[in-house]
Amino acid sequence: MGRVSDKRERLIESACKLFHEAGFKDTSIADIAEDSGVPLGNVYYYFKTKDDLAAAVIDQRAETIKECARQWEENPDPKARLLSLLDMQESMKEQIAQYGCPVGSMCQELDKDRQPISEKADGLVNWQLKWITEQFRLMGQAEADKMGVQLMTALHGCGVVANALNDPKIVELEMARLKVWIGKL
Amino acid sequence: MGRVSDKRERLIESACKLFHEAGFKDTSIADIAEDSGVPLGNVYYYFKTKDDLAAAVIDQRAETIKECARQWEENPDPKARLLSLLDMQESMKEQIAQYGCPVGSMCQELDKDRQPISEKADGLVNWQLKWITEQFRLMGQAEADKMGVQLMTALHGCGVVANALNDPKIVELEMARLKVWIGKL
DNA sequence: GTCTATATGTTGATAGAC
DNA sequence: GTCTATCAACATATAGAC
Repeated sequence: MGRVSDKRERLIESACKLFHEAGFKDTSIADIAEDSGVPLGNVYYYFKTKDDLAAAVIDQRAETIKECARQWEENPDPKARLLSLLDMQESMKEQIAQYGCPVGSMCQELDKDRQPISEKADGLVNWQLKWITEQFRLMGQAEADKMGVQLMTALHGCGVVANALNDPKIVELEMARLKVWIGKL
Repeated sequence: MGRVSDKRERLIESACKLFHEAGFKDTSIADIAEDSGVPLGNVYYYFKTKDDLAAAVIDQRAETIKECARQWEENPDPKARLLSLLDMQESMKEQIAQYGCPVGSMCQELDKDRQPISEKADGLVNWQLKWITEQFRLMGQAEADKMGVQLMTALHGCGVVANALNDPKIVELEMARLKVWIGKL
């Protein structure tokens, strides 16, 4: 049974979790090594630099988001797809209140530098905005662009405010409001 | 003329700028010392730790925000006060697109730890939410609480999205929409 | 109050045995 | 491929002369 080592995956998984919970700069390679059970020196066999590991985390997050979108797209009704997105956000309210939105907080933190890695993170937001806008367009909304921005800012605003106030109710409240809004369209 | 040294103020000013532009963790005491023209070792005469300096920055930011609120409150019409807030946000759109919202991005970054300093930053968001909600209440809105959350999430969502996309138009678009909304109330 | 020199600790990354 | 030992750089913070 030539079973392949899963160390690379474990490293990404640990980094994904720790970057979200503690932030990129406050998570050391040693922290990730310990959490994943991979010895420190061995990390560099899989990832040449810490930024490379971060890039892999962002890629994995992109894959997760796109997989969600694929599932929602099994429903032909674009309105229902958006409601699914809001449902998911609501289900993550505790996590968001405690650590912030995984995508938004990472973008904010990495965007402070001007590295290629921050552009990669920003690409996630760009992709998300385009997907949302496309759903509004499919709903026949003439102002789909504006509505896309409106929904995106509401989603990411929730992350910041709920996290600052440490209150999942903020997410709950906003998702309920947005569902009513989308439902009426 | 026993003119008092302004080094303390210069340190806070530099830290305020650099924390916003580069983030708290990527700004070293040496960076702040250089930018303010104060020698490295002398910084510690004014601030015992880096966190103490950050606390002073947050205090100064709180003072700025409260001073704005005081000015807006010279207008007895709460609706006009909210429109003034939206005007200010719009006027900062370039800065927000480049470095993010000064308050929001700082809260996100500091909230990853659980230090007293993060609570101080979060207090800013809390104060802002209460002020906004109070204006809705004064306007006679029965759902003032919900509206306050709605406006706050929109404002802070703008910061994240405009920064990620590096596009001041996001702020412009959202502020225009919010002005129409508030105007109709 | 001011400033130079430096202690002390942590981090990202590498060397090299196995 | 794996892992220990360690380097080199940089950060916060302090000591102590002036």
